[in-house]
Amino acid sequence: MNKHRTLLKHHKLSLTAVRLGVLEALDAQPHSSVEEIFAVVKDKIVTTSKQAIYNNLNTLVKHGIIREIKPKGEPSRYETRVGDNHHHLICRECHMIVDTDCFSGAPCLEPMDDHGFNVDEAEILFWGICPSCQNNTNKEGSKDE
Amino acid sequence: MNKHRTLLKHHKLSLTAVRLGVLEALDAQPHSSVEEIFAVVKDKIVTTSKQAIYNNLNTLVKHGIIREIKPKGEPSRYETRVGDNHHHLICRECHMIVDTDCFSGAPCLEPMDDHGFNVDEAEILFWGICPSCQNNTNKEGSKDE
DNA sequence: CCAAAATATTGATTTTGTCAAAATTTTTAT
DNA sequence: ATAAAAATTTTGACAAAATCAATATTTTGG
Repeated sequence: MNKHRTLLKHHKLSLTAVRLGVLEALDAQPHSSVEEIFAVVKDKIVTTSKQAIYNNLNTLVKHGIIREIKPKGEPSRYETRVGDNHHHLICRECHMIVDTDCFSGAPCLEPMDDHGFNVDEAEILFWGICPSCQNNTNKEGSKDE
Repeated sequence: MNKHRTLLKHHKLSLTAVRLGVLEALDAQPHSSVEEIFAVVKDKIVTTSKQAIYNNLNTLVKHGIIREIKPKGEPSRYETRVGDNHHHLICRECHMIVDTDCFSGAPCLEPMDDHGFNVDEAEILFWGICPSCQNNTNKEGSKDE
């Protein structure tokens, strides 16, 4: 995975084992949480710490190398797919996240009325039930309180 | 404010002072945080607790009477404007939130590809700098780290 | 008005994440 | 290659936001 080294050099970021591990983990499993990334990285670098994961994720986000997704009431997830204007579907039950492309043609960065704001990002999250959970619910009957 | 009493009756929710206070506070100041709502309600009901505010907000959200907005890295905000498909502009500097209507005609509930999800909500947050903060930044020069 | 149900109060607890300082690693410049 | 400087990592304390749980109080429905 030499592309990560090149990418980091480009941003003048140190090339450390943990940092590369984070990027590899995210490439392998997009929309991972800190816990998930930590588990994967720790497998290779047993001495690593959760704080190092947090540090790196924050640094990478600041540099625009990765993107953070933070659904209501859930820990943050991260992805390496940046730069294109894609959005996310999230399942209310199992919390799975799936990428979805932007509206055809519709300019996502333009709200109807921007009230004078200088808008630089449109964050779009589609909430619903994923196919798998739709099946489970049907089979098991309603589990809602 | 009798509409709140009617609304609560409709949902078979108890008509308590704190609950009515929360709704009034939210009507008066949309996009309020728990702290802000607590401060307003406490003004009228000095014995109230923050937990009561949390309880009520959660209950009201569950019943679809109010909506929760939770921008990354910030405490939740709430609003009584529900049922219409409107979205939000949020200022990266002062965190002010402003309502904005949906794209003209574009069906917000329909992502390009829904991957089989049963989508029931499209949550759209436009990030940027509000007019007031644009002015401040220009006058004071860049304050960024 | 009274019993049952819902809500409020209080205080502990959890979760997610940041802060800070010393130790280590990486980079830069010889 | 090497030493100083800069960046990162490690460790542990800490903080904010929100939930949980138990008891007290209020609200509702008969």
